[in-house]
Amino acid sequence: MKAKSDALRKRTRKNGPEAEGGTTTRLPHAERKAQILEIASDFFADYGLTAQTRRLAEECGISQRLLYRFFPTKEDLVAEVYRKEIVGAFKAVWFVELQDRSRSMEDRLSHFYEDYTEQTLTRKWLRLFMYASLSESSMAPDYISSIITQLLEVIMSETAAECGVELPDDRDVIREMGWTLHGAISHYAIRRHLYHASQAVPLKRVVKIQVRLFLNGFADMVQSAAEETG
Amino acid sequence: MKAKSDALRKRTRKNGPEAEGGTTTRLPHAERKAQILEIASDFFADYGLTAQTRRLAEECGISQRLLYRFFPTKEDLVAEVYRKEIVGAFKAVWFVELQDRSRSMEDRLSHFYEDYTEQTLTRKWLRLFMYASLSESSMAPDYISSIITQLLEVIMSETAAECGVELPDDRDVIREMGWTLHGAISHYAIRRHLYHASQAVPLKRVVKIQVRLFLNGFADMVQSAAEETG
DNA sequence: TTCCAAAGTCGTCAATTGACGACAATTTGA
DNA sequence: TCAAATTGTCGTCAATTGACGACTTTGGAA
Repeated sequence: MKAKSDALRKRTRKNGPEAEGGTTTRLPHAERKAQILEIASDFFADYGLTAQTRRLAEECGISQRLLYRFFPTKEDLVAEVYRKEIVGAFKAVWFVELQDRSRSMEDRLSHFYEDYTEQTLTRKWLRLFMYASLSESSMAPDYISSIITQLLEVIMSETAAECGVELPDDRDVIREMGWTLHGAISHYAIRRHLYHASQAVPLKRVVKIQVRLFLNGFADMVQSAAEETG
Repeated sequence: MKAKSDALRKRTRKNGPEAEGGTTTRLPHAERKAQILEIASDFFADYGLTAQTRRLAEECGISQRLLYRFFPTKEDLVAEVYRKEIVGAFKAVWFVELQDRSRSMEDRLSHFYEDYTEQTLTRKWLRLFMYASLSESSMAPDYISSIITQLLEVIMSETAAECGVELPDDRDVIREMGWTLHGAISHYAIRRHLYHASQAVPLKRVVKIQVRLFLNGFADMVQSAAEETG
């Protein structure tokens, strides 16, 4: 039953598959896995979650077969990329800073959204998130949405406190009001990184415009919403 | 009628490709092509621009080969779907209505964004547009962006007229201010149809919140922008 | 009825693509 | 020094997938 053990005794006659750049150095398990995940996140962000394992392996400078020593299936690999790059992109410190009442709300919001846009709403993050959203398998949308929900509620209650207004009871409406600012900023990042538009006005100025508009209309918006409910 | 019974007699020899529903009736060229485009737009919106021609053909109730009687390549088919569904989704009447100064700006904006969200920012439109944006081939983004640019400028100048303020010279900044509203509404549609979130508050109310916030903060936003420039 | 152009299908090819068994090369430790 | 463990590659399989040549079916005009 050992048919071809002798027949296929071949050496690597030609040069390795990676002529340029990457010398295939041997790496311990954990390191190689980390390297694959690192490269894979850029790779899938660029070419979509359906991009081929062969090209990814090539980009890593390793054989395609080796990928399967670390991840049982391609789907597992994609899921790990998603967990690391998407879910892991939220900083807990933002929640703390947004509730630091020694600073003005305009200051807190401006700084937060500048940071958030630069660090989380990157091209890579947005593309991965969008590819994942479009694929039926909703990787882990609940976790994301619960983070954003919390964020919106913190922003709304902090702003209400500074403005001296009381929020209505309906939490869906509260969140929707928070989305006026958060959605506008998110959409700015989307059209910048996904639509390749809106490059003219620098981030700081955009954030300032958005935050100002939000704060100026805040009291009125909350009051309208409260009246509407009754 | 005779024709009908004939049609029923006519069964493909074995199990026809479509057992349920679609009888493979012979259609003239133009009709069949229109039918394919119609089904293809839903199909590609659901499964992405990389979805397979065989499944599309199955959904149309025709053989895969027949697709190539109408479209030289799959790419051409996708491009036609894009042109029909994405570019063709903007109504010229919106521009007229937005400039009807017999109505209040709040009224005009509310009605426009309700219409626009319901008729253009649909699940199908958003998914097709996003798939196209993510693929490197930027189908026709210039056309879209020029429409939106015009729209933003109309909204900004009409609102400025009603509020009795003067817009700054920098058209990039003017557009960015228009994006505060347009982006927030667009993002509402995105999270509703692409992220499957934000279903709780009905469209009318969301539009009202967004439009109110925009109009309340408008004069202040424009003034801040004008000061900033100098 | 006859004939033909249009409408439609079958079967296949070549290139991809996820997955994996078998084997080779290198490191490690006693 | 040598054998086990670890790291890595080769080659291949089966299923997909875009594309298309060759063929069959159909309806209407002469």
